[in-house]
Amino acid sequence: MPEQNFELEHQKALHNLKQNLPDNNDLDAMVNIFKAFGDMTRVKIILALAETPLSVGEIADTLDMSQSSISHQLSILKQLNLVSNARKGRNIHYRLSDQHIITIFKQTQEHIIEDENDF
Amino acid sequence: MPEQNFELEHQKALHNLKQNLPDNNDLDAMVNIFKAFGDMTRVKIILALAETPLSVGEIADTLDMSQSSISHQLSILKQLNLVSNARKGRNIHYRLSDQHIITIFKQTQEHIIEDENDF
DNA sequence: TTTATATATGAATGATTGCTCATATATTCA
DNA sequence: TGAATATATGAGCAATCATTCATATATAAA
Repeated sequence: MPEQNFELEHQKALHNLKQNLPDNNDLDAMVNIFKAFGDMTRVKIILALAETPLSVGEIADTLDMSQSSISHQLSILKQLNLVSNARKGRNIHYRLSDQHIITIFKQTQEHIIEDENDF
Repeated sequence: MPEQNFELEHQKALHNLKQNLPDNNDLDAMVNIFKAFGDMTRVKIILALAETPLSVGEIADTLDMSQSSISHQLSILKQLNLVSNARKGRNIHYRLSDQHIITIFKQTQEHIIEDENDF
């Protein structure tokens, strides 16, 4: 295939890209979930909840962080439907609302490991 | 199984959690990648590069953003080994350095869609 | 070599964010 | 009911961040 055809294909692809720009609204949900995953505290909360449901106090104790801080982060995760909660006695127990989250985490970690092998 | 055994299991799990806290360094790489994915501009750049390699100017033009802004964001993506670049004539072409990225994106989008069906 | 084009980069700025502190709310226990 | 415990929440603050603006660097074209 001559060089020109690559260029032609590229021009077509470029033109298509401009036309089919993904809608902001569609991407927003994804970006917000990645934002939630882009914080060490929230990642640790999620990994802890992957093992077992936990109360706010248990999470704070496990991560050695303040109750307030954990509560704030949990409210962010809850708004994104990443965790759900239910009162049990005087505690409130949080759990992952979707086991898929862990799949994404594991996949990402695998890709990081594969990436490291390139060096 | 009596109620007490659930409680006992939970106590064990909690104890294990505290012992086996994941190392910050191990998680850092993952958190940084999610941070990179947690920005609309960078997500759009990645989705565009998923279609075809592009020069900085082409990306800026496609996303209707300034050359400087795109260049800054590309340098972040490059530092994380998410994209690579190569000069071609007077342009510099960027490409995804790892097709796995798209797998993660697609997976996340699927999970969002599944989530929406719950309502 | 001079000029034009493409990209990179440092400083400045406004916006977002994660934590703390103080306090409100809600449930249990005495 | 009143005290104690668990969680939520608003305000304030320091840190991070995405963009812009001005400018530096590097290649190509004249």
